[in-house]
Amino acid sequence: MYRHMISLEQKYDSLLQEAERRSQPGIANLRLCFELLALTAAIDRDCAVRLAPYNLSEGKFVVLFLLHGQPQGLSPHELADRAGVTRPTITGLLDGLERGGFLARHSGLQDRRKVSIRLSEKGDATARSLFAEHTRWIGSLFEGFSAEERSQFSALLQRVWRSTDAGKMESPAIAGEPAP
Amino acid sequence: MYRHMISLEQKYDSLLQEAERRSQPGIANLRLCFELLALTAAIDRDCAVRLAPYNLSEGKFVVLFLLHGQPQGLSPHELADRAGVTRPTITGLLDGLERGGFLARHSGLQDRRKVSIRLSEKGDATARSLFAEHTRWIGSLFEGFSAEERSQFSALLQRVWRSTDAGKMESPAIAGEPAP
DNA sequence: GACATTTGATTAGGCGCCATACTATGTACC
DNA sequence: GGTACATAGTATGGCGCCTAATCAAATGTC
Repeated sequence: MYRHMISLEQKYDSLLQEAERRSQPGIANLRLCFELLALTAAIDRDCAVRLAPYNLSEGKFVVLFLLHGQPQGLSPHELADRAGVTRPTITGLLDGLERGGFLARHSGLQDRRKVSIRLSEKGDATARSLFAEHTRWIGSLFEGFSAEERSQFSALLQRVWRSTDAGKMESPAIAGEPAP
Repeated sequence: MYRHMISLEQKYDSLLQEAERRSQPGIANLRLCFELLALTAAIDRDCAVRLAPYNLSEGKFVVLFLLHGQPQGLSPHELADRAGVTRPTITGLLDGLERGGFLARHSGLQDRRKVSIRLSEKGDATARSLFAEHTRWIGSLFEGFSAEERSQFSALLQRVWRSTDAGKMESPAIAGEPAP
């Protein structure tokens, strides 16, 4: 059919086959959803491939970038908030980054509970070059998209988003009315 | 601006802010990519929420569904192939599913290396009801999409796909020519 | 000053995924 | 029939994420 078709993950192929066998309604929607998931999975894989040479994961990259340009450092708590992960997760990421020599933990001065995380020379250099490289790569995924196509794509994404749980929570002004 | 906007993960917000501060080119592409990732993350979360009451993850659900309608069972190897994960991963999923009483391992008859995985009563019942429920939910994400919108969306996804590493490998007929 | 409460960071334990390395069984070849 | 190889399954250990529990330091209250 199509010349270039998104190749679905094996599991989604199996799922689709079964749905077809049962002649389930809404197969077209199912396939579309799987294409969406497959695309994101491919992007995630590419991302991991690009960071692997530096011994970084996506989570570690985010931490590195958050610390960049913060010579006085950030606390694990702040990092967790800005990265959108839990504090224990940050602890793990910091362990790995410290092992790799990207940063160091410095004990706090005023509040002795606090730890100040600061990039090493290596960490700073890596963050600087990698940020530009990485955002350039991400941008390149949408190379050739016109402004109109972008807003078309964005509008479609938003329509799906509104069907998700998170999307439904976004408009409580109407839904929050007292039930009759 | 928009009434309903996809709320990005915290980390992507930070990344975007920094890119804006640097007035990096291609910010629009960057934002679009993050919207795509945020949507998929939201779908994954919803999926996990819907499976959690059954003590199932997405991986386990796939295994359950693959075994459904296979009264003679499947081997871990076959399951790994069809689920698109490695054999060690299947071992872990089977451990969990066996603990949960969804299936049992039966030692092979002819080939004593092989193990036959068969669903229990509970596993079969769960698979049956959950498959329909789950695919119905996925389909509902795209409720209200016309056939035209679907193909429009699919076309956009495919365009991005072609920029990924996986997408570039798909057309080796041209790229595979001997280098001069 | 002694108490409970809050806050900061970590540890412990679990899940899902992976890669590597192993054991046991089957198969092919000389 | 014995050696080499392939195959099946798994144990081990790693990573990234989570929740719940723990410990230390700061803070509020009496």
